[in-house]
Amino acid sequence: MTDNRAARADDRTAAIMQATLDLARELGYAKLTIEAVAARAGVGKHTVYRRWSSRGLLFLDAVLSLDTAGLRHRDTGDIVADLREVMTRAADLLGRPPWGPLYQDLIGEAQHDPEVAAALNRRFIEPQTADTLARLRAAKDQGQLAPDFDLDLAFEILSGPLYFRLLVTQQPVTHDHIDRVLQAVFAGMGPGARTTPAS
Amino acid sequence: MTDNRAARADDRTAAIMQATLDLARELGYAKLTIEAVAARAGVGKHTVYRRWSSRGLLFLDAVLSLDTAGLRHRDTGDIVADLREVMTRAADLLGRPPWGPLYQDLIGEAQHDPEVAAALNRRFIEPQTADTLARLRAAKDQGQLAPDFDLDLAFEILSGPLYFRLLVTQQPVTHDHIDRVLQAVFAGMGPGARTTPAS
DNA sequence: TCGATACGGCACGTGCCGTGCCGTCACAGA
DNA sequence: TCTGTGACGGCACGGCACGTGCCGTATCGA
Repeated sequence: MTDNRAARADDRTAAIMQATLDLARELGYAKLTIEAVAARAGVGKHTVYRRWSSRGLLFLDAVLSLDTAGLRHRDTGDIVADLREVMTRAADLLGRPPWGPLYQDLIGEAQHDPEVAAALNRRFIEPQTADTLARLRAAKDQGQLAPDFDLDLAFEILSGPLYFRLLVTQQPVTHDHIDRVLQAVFAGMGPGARTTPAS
Repeated sequence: MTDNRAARADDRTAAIMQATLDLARELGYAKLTIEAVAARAGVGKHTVYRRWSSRGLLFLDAVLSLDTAGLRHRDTGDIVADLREVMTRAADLLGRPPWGPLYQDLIGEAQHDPEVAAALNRRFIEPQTADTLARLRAAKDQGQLAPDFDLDLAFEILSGPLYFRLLVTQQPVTHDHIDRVLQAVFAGMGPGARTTPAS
């Protein structure tokens, strides 16, 4: 065992992130202190500061280490069904612990810490956006969407209401709500709106 | 002058809120301390704590005391034009100091302070929502919208993308962006979409 | 005249910050 | 085998802001 060194370091890193998650769940991010994290992880404060330069970045790493399985789009050939699958999964994640409150706190922190905002975008928002846009683009290539269908705008209209509920009104995001958003985007909101998406 | 008492109290309240705004602009909400606010306002800390039970609620009061003129909808008979007017005004407010960064910080604080979240909703979000819905309802009554047009959903689709850009991707909200959202909601996103909204 | 109330100023104990210093221990190189 | 190096846990420190006491003062109503 030549490299117990690196393994031990990784163990400590994992222990610190786990302690961060545990304490954030128990106390909320607002009352999370690095002293408490270090104590809970059985670690000196230096060991935390050596790895993360701020509480926000530690929290970011901890939250993003959680499982986000199922947030990548499949391509079954049905764009609406594939979007619905990921959106409902996202809503379920965000609506319940542990993800919900933690992610909410994380975005809250991003509002007054530019480093956290930048890292959150680069590591989570942008990849998720890219995945969604790729799926939309494939649908357009397959002729499921009009040639002038604005993919970026569609993504914002699909995501916006979810985040609006999560961050602003703090209402729950239901599956029915998602269906209505999907229908609005893909079938329109007017009188002639089809009740089932175009196939 | 029987009531110099109340007048002086109001003066202090105003001075504290002004100091809060000044310091928030200079340092950002994250570095805002009640000690500094009291000192800047020329006031004892008790005088602050007597009026506000937390830093978040003080900040809320201070931010909401700013001028929000022009965020109420007119009724010119053209629903899209009236919405566009308010949305562009909102985008201009949120995109620039002083409103933009302060409002962003305020929503950030609301993510980990339920009292701030509740008060923000009650005092700003809900009235603004009600005003928008009233304008939409009038349009429906005037026959400008289909009878089954979902007003609540429309409101979320109009607001969501703006907040998504403000809070998540932190991209600027341009007038062109607003026009595209409006067109998507009122003319649809498909191939038959009219390039000008229904009249 | 006399309480009552709000005030500014000051000081206090508390908690967390970020950073030193120390002794220990596992490892790498000579 | 010996020795240097680096990360570590533990501890203590100064600094800062917290929220709350206490004091003397000024302004008001009874």
